[in-house]
Amino acid sequence: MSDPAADDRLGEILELLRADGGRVTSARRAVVASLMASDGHVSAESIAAEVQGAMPDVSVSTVYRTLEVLERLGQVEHVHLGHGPSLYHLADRRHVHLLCRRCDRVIELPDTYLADLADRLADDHGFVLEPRHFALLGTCAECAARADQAG
Amino acid sequence: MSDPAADDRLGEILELLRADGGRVTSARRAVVASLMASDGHVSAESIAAEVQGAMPDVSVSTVYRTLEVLERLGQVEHVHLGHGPSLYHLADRRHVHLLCRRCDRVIELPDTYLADLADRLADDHGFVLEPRHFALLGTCAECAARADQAG
DNA sequence: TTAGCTGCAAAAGGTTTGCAAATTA
DNA sequence: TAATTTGCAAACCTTTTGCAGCTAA
Repeated sequence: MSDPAADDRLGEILELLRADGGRVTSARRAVVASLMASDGHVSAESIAAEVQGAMPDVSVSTVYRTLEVLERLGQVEHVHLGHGPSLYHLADRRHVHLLCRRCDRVIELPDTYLADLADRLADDHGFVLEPRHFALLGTCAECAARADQAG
Repeated sequence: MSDPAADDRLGEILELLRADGGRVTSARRAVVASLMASDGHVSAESIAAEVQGAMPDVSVSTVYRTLEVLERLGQVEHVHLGHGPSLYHLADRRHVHLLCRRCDRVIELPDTYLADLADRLADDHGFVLEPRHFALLGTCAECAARADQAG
């Protein structure tokens, strides 16, 4: 359960927090640990739930505030799904998100997947795309097949 | 103010509503008229505000319910911006949306713009993209230039 | 000591829902 | 008449905020 590399990474992030004039608290440590333990995309609500497993009175607002700071420090990013809550992940987990509207499954693609599109938008419109800040909505292969069968 | 082509289109949509077993009410007529008069992407809130100009006690919930029916009938689509409310538009106004996170401007592109991406997703992952259901987030040319100048 | 964080409760959007009254066909 | 729609108010869900007390440095 104690992974030295993960501990380093955690310490690194907490150090950035200190360097920014912030405090390292047990709630913040727990939020970062939860992000590191997660599969890479979790809602603020679910982070709160996990943290509260060990520290029952950490409130959701603390989680949101912690995520906000970490995002400002470039350590966390969030993705907007169409409906439903935003998903948060560590900034070193860079990927594009596909969201299936039928089964709510999230599929991750390498963040280079939208490079061509980003180039085209820059050339055509001077628009600087943030390819990880929104999910691509549609229907996943399984659900599409199921829908096909159903007629 | 009275455009025969627009009147036809309005009538067409209302007829679909009837054909589906629904009723045509003044509130519904006004919602459709508002959508037709709009620039192509409006929030439920702003539709309600416009409708209420002439009919003060049409409620927002009626607007949402009307949009829902029209969406089911394939006459309306909505786009999720990252933050902020969803935007609704008539289904014949097909376009991809770019949203500038700095100035909230919405830029419309032909809905073919994501055709390559859609093909690639289908080939690589069997994923059926809905290219108009989400906005591409980033920074528009003007805001990017301004940010550049600022340092 | 003191800036910064926290929990709590309340508020702020955006959207949905329950229900009795009104309206359409 | 019978089924559908409406307005209203209340609830919902996610996120933000105000504030007095607590805590890290």
